[in-house]
Amino acid sequence: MAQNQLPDFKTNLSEWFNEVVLKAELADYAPVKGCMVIRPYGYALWENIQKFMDVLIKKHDVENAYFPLFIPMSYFEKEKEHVEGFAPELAVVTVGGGKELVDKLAVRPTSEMMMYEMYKKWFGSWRDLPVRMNQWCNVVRWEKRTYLFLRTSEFLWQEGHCAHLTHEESMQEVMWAIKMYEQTYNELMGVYGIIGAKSDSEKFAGGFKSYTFEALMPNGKSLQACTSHDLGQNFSKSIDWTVQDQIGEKSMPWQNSWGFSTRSIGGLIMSHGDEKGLVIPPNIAPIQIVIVPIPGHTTALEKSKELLKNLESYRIKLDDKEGETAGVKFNKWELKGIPLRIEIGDRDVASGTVIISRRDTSEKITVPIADISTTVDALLKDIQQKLFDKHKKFTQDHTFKADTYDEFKKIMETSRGFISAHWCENADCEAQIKTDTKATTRCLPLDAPEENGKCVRCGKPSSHRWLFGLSY
RNA sequence: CGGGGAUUGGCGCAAUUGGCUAGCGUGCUUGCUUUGGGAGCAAGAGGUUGCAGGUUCGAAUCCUGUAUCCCCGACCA
Repeated sequence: MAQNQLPDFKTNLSEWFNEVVLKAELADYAPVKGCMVIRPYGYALWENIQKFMDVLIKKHDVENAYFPLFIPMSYFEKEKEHVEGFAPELAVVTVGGGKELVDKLAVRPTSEMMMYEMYKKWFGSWRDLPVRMNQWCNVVRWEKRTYLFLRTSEFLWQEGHCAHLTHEESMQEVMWAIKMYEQTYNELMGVYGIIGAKSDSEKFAGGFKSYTFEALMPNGKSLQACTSHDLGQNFSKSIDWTVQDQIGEKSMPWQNSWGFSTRSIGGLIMSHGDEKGLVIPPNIAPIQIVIVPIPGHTTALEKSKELLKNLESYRIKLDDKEGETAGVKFNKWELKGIPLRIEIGDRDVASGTVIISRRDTSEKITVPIADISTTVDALLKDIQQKLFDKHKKFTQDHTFKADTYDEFKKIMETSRGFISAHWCENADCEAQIKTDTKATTRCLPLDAPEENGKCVRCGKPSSHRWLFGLSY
């Protein structure tokens, strides 16, 4: 009898997603609306992301620091667009220590204001630039509608905040950050996506220009998977932060900020999952290999312990829990998406082999114990590559060119996906397209070639194809 | 925030017009038998029915409020 049955992955992705997150013990609902508890297995994914990215961040000479959770409301009010953008989703502390606070405190939805006020205090010379800091922290955004991982009231992220003497330097960093994110998605998480610029209506509140990594999910919706913002001099102007430059003139620093959150785990889950549950790419998998000795087979258990030791360079677990049959264990680890499972029974020990089952294809192969290390190594690499290739192919197969509004609408009504179409870059036109089709501009891909065309809606001239899609 | 649905042992569900000690499956514990894809038998533990009020001789059931979750919208760097 099958238990742990999941809703259908293909036709009912959102229910599948909720169930798999709960059953695979990644997270659970907390008693506060929109908040979740990230359980150890889910947190281990986040830790692996941190380990991978923190190295890249530090290599770029960015230092980690920590700034307060509470931000004086007065700080927010200094940048008009910024406060307007975030006000609807702010949580505000009005009472502290039993007393009504005179100065209300916002629970940070992002730390630009807090950090830049400190930068202003600390850095007044061109010699202090560039400033490069990052913090790993939690932020709170009081969203009306929430989903596990994808949009929670509180979430974990890293936010990098840098400042430079020139716009050019700052821009190089904006691009560095978004490419560093792409590398993390591609190499660690096996997720493919498109880097591009956000339209003005979709950019960061108070920023100058935003860049995004958009990943296509199996239901044809697009996930804004992380962002990197060129803040221009907007914030340094708002807080009146200047440094003296080489000739003694006052100069406003050019700033950028970039963030990558636990939302990425939601994207990871959907990108690779299947009807049996999670499929976790080896590079990010908290457990890469699970050894399941057939219960009751005593020599197999001994051999398993030996294998565990021989393969200790991998993230590996021996499932010698008593009272579960082999089938129960197989299904449990499949739900959790462990890339490789080594099955070993007394018969295998006698023949000097084991059975290795790969999660992505369900393929089982018999491997001589002597070859196990090299085989496992090759399989893990192969799984990592195949998962990425598969997601890339899916994305490409679901990217469509639309040259007429009818074509555009038809795609949105049927397969959805990324729609590559000309747009005049007029915000009214963009809004009308959203009203008519639900599709929003996702980005102008960085590598979008110059191409003369006509806006898919209004027919006015356009020089690039933008990527449209249904936003997650 | 608007519309719809839900909330009963860990999980999934039941309980006639308001009426007996709130049941069943699964999971959990113990014992024995099993063990190569979700085992069998037996004995147990586990509930003031989301929370707060109200109506009633009597409330899981009716009323009011509230919290959380799901779906659809609006909103959402």
